[in-house]
Amino acid sequence: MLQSKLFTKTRKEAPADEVSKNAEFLIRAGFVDKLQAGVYTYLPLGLRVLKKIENIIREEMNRAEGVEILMPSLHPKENWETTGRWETMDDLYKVSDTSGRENALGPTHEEVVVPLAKKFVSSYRDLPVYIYQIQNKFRMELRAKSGVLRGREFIMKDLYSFHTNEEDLKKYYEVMKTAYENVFKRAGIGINTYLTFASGGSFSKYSHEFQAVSEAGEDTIHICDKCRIAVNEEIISDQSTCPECGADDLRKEKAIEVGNIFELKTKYSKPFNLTYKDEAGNDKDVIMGCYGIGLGRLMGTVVEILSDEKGMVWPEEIAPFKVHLLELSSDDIEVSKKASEVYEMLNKAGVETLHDDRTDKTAGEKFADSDLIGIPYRVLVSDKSLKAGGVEIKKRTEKDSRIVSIDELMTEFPQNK
RNA sequence: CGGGGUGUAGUAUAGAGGUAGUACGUCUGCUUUGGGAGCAGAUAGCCCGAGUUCGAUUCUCGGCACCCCGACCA
Repeated sequence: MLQSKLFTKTRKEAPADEVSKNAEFLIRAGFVDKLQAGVYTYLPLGLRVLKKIENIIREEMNRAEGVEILMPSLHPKENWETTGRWETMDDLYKVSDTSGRENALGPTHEEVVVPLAKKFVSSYRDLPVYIYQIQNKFRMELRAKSGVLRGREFIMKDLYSFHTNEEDLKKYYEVMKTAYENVFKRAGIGINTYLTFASGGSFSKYSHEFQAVSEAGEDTIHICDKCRIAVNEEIISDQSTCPECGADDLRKEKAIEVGNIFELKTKYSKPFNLTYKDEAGNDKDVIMGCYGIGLGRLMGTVVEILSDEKGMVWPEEIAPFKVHLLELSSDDIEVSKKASEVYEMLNKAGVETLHDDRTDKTAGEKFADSDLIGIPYRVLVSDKSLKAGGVEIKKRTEKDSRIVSIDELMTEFPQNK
């Protein structure tokens, strides 16, 4: 993509009232735009990151035999009354139309997916099933905060599993744990993320969260470094040692909840009377689990954890582009010609490239933008580089660049797909 | 939802009860081109409502928005 065609611009200064690092960098670099507190537009660069995160999650869910669907955001009030949450859930958005009919804007989808499953599941032969979607959620957060980390409208992957018994649920629970570990590893925060024992809320004693260590986090976790497992402070009075090895010298850190997995059991199958017939022909309650990952939050978490003082540092798998190709303007039109050639070459080879072809920007501004945007490889074409025999290449994580000939440039990007 | 803070141009800010200023951006022209470059000119603004006052963007009250702390968070 040509940077001159990008309709967004970078900004030198962050909005005065944003203190969180993810908001500052994502807004300055033109990845997102804030419409109102907790509600964001994804701009071209940010959308590319979001889509890559989405695809990673989709691949891992499919690998775990999930089947993708897309459910509506507009939910009939009756479904929420069936579970009792129309009255009890205080962050539920309620909308009514001119006929007076009331709807909920979905903050989660048990109220839709369970009645849906009821239409197709009737026998033990139909189970287990794993249904997921990647879709917008609405939650009336009384205090949206920390940039994209806690929004009122956000995109979430939510998967619901349906089983004949608890053993089967537990088995799938383990499959999901692995899938989640893969997601966070591929998103570049694997080493920062811990499986964490947490409160199960109102209907199960414990749940599991995936917590990424960061000062920007809202939670405090106690980590066992030996087992790479943590305990959320909210249950530390019940569980003050490592659930795995019993160690009691746990390390305390702030962390961001990037994913969670819950055993719902019969919490939602009961109110909707979702049952199946077992081998003997008896009706039994379907056992459920649910598993969520917030996509925007994951993106914001990567920014929080991997940025430096100059800007963002994207891991290759979710970077908006692999290469940021800069050309430094010069009287010598050869530079511009060579830069276009390199751009064509990278495109042909399938290397995603953002070409900073802007002619009205100074070198300093281009470098600063490049650092801010945080694309993994910076390739520079200039008078100097051409005289030295080619182009300069530098990783975002490295300080010094080196010259490679244009012919050898392609060997710098081993195809990873 | 409780507490605190802040609302002045696209962005960041200064300011006074009486003509609103600076920087960046943007636009025009020229110069420049390896870390947000220079000169000249132009563009654009006091969150909303009520009150006090001859006069309010400034003071008072109310509202709204945003940020922070807390509570809440399937």
